[in-house]
Amino acid sequence: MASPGTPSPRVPEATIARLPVYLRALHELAEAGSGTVRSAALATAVGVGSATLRKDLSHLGSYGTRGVGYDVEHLVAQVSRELGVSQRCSVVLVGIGNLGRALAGYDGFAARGLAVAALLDSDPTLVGQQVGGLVVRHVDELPAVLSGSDINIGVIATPAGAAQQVCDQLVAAGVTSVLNFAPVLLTVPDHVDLREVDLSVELLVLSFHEHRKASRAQASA
Amino acid sequence: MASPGTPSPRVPEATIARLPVYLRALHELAEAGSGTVRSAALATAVGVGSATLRKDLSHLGSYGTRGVGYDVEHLVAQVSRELGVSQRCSVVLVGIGNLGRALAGYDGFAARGLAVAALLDSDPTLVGQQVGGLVVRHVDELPAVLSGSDINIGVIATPAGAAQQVCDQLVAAGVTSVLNFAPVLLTVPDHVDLREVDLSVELLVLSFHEHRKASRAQASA
DNA sequence: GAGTGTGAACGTCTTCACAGCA
DNA sequence: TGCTGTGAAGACGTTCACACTC
Repeated sequence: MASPGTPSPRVPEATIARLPVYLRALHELAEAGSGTVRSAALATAVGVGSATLRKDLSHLGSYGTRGVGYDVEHLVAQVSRELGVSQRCSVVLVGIGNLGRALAGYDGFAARGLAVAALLDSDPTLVGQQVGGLVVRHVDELPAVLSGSDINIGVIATPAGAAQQVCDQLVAAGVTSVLNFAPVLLTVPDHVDLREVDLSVELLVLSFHEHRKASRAQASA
Repeated sequence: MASPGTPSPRVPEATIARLPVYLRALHELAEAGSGTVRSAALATAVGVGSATLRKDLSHLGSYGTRGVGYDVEHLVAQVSRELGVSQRCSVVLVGIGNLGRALAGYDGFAARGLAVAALLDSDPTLVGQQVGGLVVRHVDELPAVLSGSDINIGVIATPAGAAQQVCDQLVAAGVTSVLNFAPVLLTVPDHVDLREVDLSVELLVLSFHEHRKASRAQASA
């Protein structure tokens, strides 16, 4: 894995992975005008058990009121702070194909405090075009784009063949976290965090269960 | 009552989630002409420990040769069979926006035996257009598209507001597995498998770690 | 010798049940 | 009374170390 040097995992990794989902639900509750929410209600809204939810939130601190529930607005602020999106958190997105455009226009980012601050591609016919309110710049301008900015997360949505080179360029330009959507395993220096997302994994997992269902149906026939 | 004569070899969920990644690496090895592969080599290629890899594969059966390794082609066949993609596995994709197009054209699907067999959208200006070799049909044609086909997995890439309705239509048309990319929690009947993918989760997890790094740097300064 | 297959140890996550507080 | 916060227990997953096979 990426960093074995994680000395004090104050918040469990499994909890961190659920915080974004909680945040989405909390934003919806806030927009709906809910002042407070009970753990059971929030838990069903995000599809986890209420005990899991309470334990997760307890890792951030005691932000609930016994007998009442959680103050929605306050909880949004606390979870946002924990995730590092209380101030604007900016990312650079490389690879403006269909997936890149989908990510650039993804409502879920802006709504939760994440800003796509720059779009890069190597295709000259794309450079200069406007996508989602931003002008696409050439990937060679990466150092210029990042110098003087507070961007330190890079998102790769290029074809598989270009991903490692783009990743190297991102790291060279000072990015310290990389999110890779290309279906290849990238290598990064130790000081860089890397996460891989394979869009076909979940579909194949479903296929597995589907296959099992079919097998069982046949066995009992 | 389950018949005692059918020993269901339960494969851990964590293992299932890794099989698609193994399959990708194995396909690459097969194309590169490797006849056999050792657990250590395959493990580093996919970013897990060799012990984890061997235990995972052992859940499928004893397909390795001690002192030698695994036969790549044979392993591809076994993992594909376990994932249910040894025969063609077809899915219907609803929502042909940027994300839908990205999924329709995703190399990782076809390469691993998954076929996107139908594209649906509710936008009349999209219906009839050709995307990735398929003609987009109207979402109301769903029952017609699914009747007489072997499709039983539906993929939702619509805006959040339309997702639940589309999901209900998919279920009504006989789909038994749903993969949802829209940022809402869907509800389905018990007999339907549902998996939710939120594209912003991984990015927010990275943001969390970035935030922690920044906090630590400041603390030690 | 080399590398798989696997019980056993270890660590992590989830669930339970209830203490503690408004 | 009602709901949060949390130790304790149990389920699950990973890692280790070595027996076993080619």
